[in-house]
Amino acid sequence: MKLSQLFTKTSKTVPADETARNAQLLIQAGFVYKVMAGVYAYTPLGLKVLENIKRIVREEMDAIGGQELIMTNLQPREVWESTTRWSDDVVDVWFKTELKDGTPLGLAWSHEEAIMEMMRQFIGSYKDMPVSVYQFQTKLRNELRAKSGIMRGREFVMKDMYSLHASAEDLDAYYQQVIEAYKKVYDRLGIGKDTFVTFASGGAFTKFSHEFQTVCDAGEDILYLHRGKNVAVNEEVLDEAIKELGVGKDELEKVKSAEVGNIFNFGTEKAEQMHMTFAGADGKEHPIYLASYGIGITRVMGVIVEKMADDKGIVWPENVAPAYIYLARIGDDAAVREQTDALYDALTSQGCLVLYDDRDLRAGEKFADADLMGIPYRAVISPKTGGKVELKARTGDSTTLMTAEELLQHCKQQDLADVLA
RNA sequence: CGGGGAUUGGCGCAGUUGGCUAGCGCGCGCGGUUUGGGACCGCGAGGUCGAAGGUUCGAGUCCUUUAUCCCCGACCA
Repeated sequence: MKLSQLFTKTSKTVPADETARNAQLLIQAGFVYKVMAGVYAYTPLGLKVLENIKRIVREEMDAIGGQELIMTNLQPREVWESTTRWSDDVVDVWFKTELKDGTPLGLAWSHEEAIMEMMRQFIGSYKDMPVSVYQFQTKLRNELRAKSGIMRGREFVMKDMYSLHASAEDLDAYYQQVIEAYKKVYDRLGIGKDTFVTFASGGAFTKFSHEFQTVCDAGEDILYLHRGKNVAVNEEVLDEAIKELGVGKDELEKVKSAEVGNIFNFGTEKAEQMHMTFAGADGKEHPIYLASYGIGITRVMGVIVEKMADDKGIVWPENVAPAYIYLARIGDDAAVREQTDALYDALTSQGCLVLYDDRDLRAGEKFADADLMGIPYRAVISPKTGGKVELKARTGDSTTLMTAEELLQHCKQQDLADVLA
């Protein structure tokens, strides 16, 4: 992508109406556009990041047999009434609307009921299970107060997966598989070391559900950690959990955290409310077991910004960065221009994601933008690089000169980190 | 939903006790000099001061209502 053609611009000034670091940086760098409180559009650079996060999640969900689909935002009332969740007293984040003829509709804040209703048509026997489906969906939640930039919005992207099983044992086994898959996801997103599976409140449905919490000062939750035992407990259920786990409160470290994933075991609750059964091997009717598994895609993006950013701007992990290399042409020298254009074409044609700063700006502005946008590596060609390419990591100070051929080779191998180490 | 703060060119801000054609920085356009960490000079475009009422000879400034944004709290399946 050429920056001369990108419609978004970076800004030197911090937006006054945001105090959340993630929103300030993402807006300044041109990754998101704020439409209203808690509602953000994702501009080309931001969309690339979202797609990268989704790609990682998708790969891990596919690896455990998840089947991707996409449900709808418009949902009928009846299905939610069957589980009592249509009521605003039960669910206080509903956006509701209606058809022209007055038929009430809900705008999806979740999809458990919708998935179950769909599955009613496809599951008749124990032989039809287990089945696991997931989607990347825009969720609409009428939060009383949006806050923390893209970390708690009224419209946001979530990966939600649902698994249906013929037995509690089968569900439990899959539930564990999902936990492992989630760990891989957070590792690949670069926040694995600070992300913990926690015990948390599951509302009226389960005694304990599990949350994935990432240590983050901008988060809304308080976590009690035992790093040695790799145990984390949400403050909400601290007293109960301590009893269950047999650890003392004084052994635990108190940290702020952000919920980046949440999994629930509904058991047969939904099926019983919705009268959904299957024929078992015994020839009798049994209720379906359901679990749901969420990852806040846009929230994860915000958490990454919050955790990695430094005083110069965003720092993206390689896996989610909108580009691998920020290629900057310095000066207007014809030879330099030709050489940089050629390198851009070569990198692009071998599949390397490059942000090419081909604008007629001074060096300082380009360097500042490269830092602000958080691209992992910066390659510079100028009259001073003597026909070579100068390479620098976003988080490092030292630079290295190499030939264009060498750079192409390293980009192919994605091992620039080793080169600069 | 309770409490607090804010709203003035695209962005960030200033604007005295009401008083002249509403300023500044950045950005933007044109010309020139520059060219490795956000250059400089000159010229220029761009604002019904969130909105609606009201007080006044006169309102960015005072009063009323209202909208939006941010923060704290409550909430967060």
